[in-house]
Amino acid sequence: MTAPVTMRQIAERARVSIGTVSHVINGTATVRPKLRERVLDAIRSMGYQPSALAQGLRKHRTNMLGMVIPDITNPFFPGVVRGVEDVAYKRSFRVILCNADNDPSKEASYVRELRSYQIAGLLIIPAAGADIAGHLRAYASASVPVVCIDRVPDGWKGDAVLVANAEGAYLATKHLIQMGHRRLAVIAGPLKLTNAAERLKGFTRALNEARVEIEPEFVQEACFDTESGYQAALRLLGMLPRPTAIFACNDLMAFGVLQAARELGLRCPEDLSIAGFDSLEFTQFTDPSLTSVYQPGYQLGATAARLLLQRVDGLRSAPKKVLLPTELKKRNSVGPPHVAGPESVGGTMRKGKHSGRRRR
Amino acid sequence: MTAPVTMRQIAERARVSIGTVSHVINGTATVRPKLRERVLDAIRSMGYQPSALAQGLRKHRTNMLGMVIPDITNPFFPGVVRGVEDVAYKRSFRVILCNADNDPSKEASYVRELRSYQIAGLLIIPAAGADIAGHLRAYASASVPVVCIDRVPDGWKGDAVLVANAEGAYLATKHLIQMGHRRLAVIAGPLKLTNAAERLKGFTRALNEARVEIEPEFVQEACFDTESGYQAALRLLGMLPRPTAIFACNDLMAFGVLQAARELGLRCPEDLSIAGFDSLEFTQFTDPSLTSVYQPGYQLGATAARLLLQRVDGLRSAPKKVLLPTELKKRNSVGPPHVAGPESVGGTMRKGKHSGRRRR
DNA sequence: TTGTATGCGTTATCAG
DNA sequence: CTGATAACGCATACAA
Repeated sequence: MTAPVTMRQIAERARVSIGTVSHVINGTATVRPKLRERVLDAIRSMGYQPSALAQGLRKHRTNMLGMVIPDITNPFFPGVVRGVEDVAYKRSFRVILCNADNDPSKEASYVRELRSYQIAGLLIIPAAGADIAGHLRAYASASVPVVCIDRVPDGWKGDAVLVANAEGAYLATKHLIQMGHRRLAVIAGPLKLTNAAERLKGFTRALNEARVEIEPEFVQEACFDTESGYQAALRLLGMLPRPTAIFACNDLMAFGVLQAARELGLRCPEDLSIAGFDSLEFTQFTDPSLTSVYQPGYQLGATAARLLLQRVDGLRSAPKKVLLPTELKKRNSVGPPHVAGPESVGGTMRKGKHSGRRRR
Repeated sequence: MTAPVTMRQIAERARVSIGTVSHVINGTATVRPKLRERVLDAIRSMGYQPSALAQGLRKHRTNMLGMVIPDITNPFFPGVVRGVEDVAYKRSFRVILCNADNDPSKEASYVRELRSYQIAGLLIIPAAGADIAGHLRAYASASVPVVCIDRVPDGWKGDAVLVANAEGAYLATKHLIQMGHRRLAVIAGPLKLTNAAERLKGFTRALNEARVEIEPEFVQEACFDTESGYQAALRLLGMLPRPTAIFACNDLMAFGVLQAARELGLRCPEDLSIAGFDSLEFTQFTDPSLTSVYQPGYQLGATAARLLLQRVDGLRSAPKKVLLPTELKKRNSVGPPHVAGPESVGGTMRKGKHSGRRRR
């Protein structure tokens, strides 16, 4: 039943006016040392803590940052969130975390509602197929900055911090090709997502450059989760001839591929090479450890938060699009394709394609 | 530069008083249908959204929940957070997430500061060695409910939602013993943490019941992370005779054990059986898949949030201590010990600890 | 340098 | 049933 201490009580205790208290707290005017001390003492002894609510109401802005993400349960996101939080914390900003659950309407409702908290800025990892750009622009017109992370909604022209998705996918695919693979499949993420689309582009580019044909049915779209990756792998591995390598556009889906391969009795990498994207910590513990494109999740979050806070501080430059590097981590899930003497297990030989041509 | 729409503007547009607007919004009085409609129309057409800040200031309580956790990057926590968020969302509560980073002072500062947001309730997974109970009681005396999750700080007598830690550890250890192991080691978490202490108790109890002697140096304390688990495993596996089974008190540490074993050329489970705790999703993808005690992270969070909201709603009963069940998930990292001596394969409770020593 | 007063957007009390 | 009006806790322009 203890009500919080208010500024008025501090003022009484220190026998000064409430305005003076405010001044010593905010350094908004020089206060005579004597009084200043009295105020400080009162604050300490009464354990005063300014009401963030009242401050926000008065200043039309709080020190809260909104962050909406698809799902904290996806192991790529915690690192991003942590990066955001650490940077925010140092600057005394707090973050309200919202899981939009890949549901555009939930996302929209969060975004809309966060405005009522007068957040200082918004960080968002947009969901697939969300028509959220409009809502986001509403922030801009209220001059509260927004930074998109990892992907960008349709029509978004504002700040964004992304990773080199196409580049990473290109590198991974090229690696597969260099190992000798010619029947490459890809399990893409939801192509509505810019990052998923970029990764697919990287994959395609690598194949084109190497003059490797792309079988349309070897391009599967899934949902960036283990289950859908598993299903896609099942489809892929049921084809004849089946692919000798699969590039899964994130690690979760790669795990699904691993599982599918295992169930089908396929050895990795002897019968099937697998490459993933994200390079989560766990990739080193899988059987076999997973070759994957690393993307700096923590840095992604930290960088976005820094940019956002610059905007909060008043930076008015043109929209920035920051691109963080990715890096291929070679582990043990990729090897040369099994040269199955006459024929591979259950596989038919494909039509003529010059094999064994190594490039670069 | 667009300022948010306020209630006053709605009132003007609908040509009613501001009080009336409030009434139709909150249903706090019956309003004549005619006016009611006008107000509703105005709200819709102007996109009005009440200021959470002003509401909170006025009502001395917001619809925000504070949640402080050690580190969202620890893969056990995202599920818990998600459980909290989902329950909160359905009741229109939002959560402010704080990573205390296992730093008691950061934790204390978060807990203290969260009060200035007039949160409706606080959920906390306390850090090790934190003397936080006092701060928590401050909430109680301001009658804002607090629920501890997963562990409980020293001297905490309030609500808590935990899992059957001792039970789970007991089951896992018993399983190890039944497989024939007699030289069992344990890597405990920070024993300041109640859950870590409970798990160690479960381990001990299983050994005592089976009359298996506990080698003091086979009990190592680590930090619930992969690296410290790895280090502890290195110490353990350097002993002669070395343990034939290690119970790691969480999966992260178990991964460290796996890594250590691998580096030492020890096969799992032939040379070393490993059991973990948490049963994270990834445990099925490790090599070998990891036997582990499952604890329902999502349910932990959801249950805690439900209890908290009951308190928010005014439930005044005595403090509750909810215990969620754990369950041993047997996978492939546990097997019988390698037969080296006459007695070690026996299976039932025998005291056969001095068997022949092997070296790697 | 310090105090007073006003208003931020709501809710709630109280007349009418 | 509806409309004034007084807080809520603080920042700030202005007066003293």
